[in-house]
Amino acid sequence: MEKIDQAFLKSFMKAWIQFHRAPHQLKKRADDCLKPSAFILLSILHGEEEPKMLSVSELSKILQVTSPTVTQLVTQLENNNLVERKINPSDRRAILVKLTEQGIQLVDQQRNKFLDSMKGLIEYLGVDESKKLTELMNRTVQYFQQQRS
Amino acid sequence: MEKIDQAFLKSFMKAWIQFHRAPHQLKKRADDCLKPSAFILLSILHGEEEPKMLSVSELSKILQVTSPTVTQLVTQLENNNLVERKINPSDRRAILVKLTEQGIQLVDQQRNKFLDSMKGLIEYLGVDESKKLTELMNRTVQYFQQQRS
DNA sequence: GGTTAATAAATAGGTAGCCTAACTAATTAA
DNA sequence: TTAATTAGTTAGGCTACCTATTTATTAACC
Repeated sequence: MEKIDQAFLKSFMKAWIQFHRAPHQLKKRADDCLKPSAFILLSILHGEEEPKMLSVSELSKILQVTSPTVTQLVTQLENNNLVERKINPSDRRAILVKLTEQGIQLVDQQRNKFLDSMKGLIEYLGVDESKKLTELMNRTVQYFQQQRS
Repeated sequence: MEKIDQAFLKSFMKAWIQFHRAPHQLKKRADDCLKPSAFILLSILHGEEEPKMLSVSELSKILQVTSPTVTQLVTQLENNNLVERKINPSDRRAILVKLTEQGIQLVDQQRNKFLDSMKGLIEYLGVDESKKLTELMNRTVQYFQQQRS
């Protein structure tokens, strides 16, 4: 096993901490109608190809937060007519969360705004380096997912 | 200017969002005596070589948060005897925040714990890829810093 | 079929991590 | 000397979670 240089460890840690504060800057740039956490939850429901319905439990697993956290967020979004709760016919303990038409439109809008603000960064880094960053971020996420199981 | 592929943009966004939730996992692993934000502030005061004193304004600039945010955090840390407030003799409006001996010891401990938990990730990614990630994280941070000025 | 155990979601109360508005005191500028 | 600016603090509020508990439903067991 390769010995890790202590100085590198420290610089990695510093970069990690600073990088994770980056959403701060991003947040200040966008005229968001959605709180960050709401945007993420709606994006998950939106899916890649077509909207899907997920239970509170499923959402809590994907988001890595507890059910009460999801419940509260869903309640707010339901109040704003962005999602609706459906009873799951095959298990009446569970409820399914579904995007409304309004929710679909809003998350589309917000996605485009987010993507626009990302473009500046990608141009700054260059496309190849951005792809590398994407790959490394995905692998890091995989590492933590693997650690949990 | 190179045209950015829309599908790549989306995968970048997804990786960005997931990666920024990574501290979640990290947090659950460490038996921290310090809140994350406190750890960061103490680390800054600790410096790379020897502890330094910084004003609330300086800390707020480094952390990218408002002064009241720093004030509240410093107050908590002062109550726990981890920092002390000093009047700045060259500008009596300003106060300097200084680590106590106890603060120095605690941040040393917590740093080692944090570094230990980072080692698993670095081994997973490999040292070369970890260095690449560090570089890209630093460049991203630079991009946002540059955008602010 | 009846009872107990497990599970899904919701409710209530709390912490962490910020923000803005307003205020006080000190410093600088006019 | 007065006015403007600056540094820090206080108070109230929002976002984003958490744990403990409760209620209703389902699964397991006898």
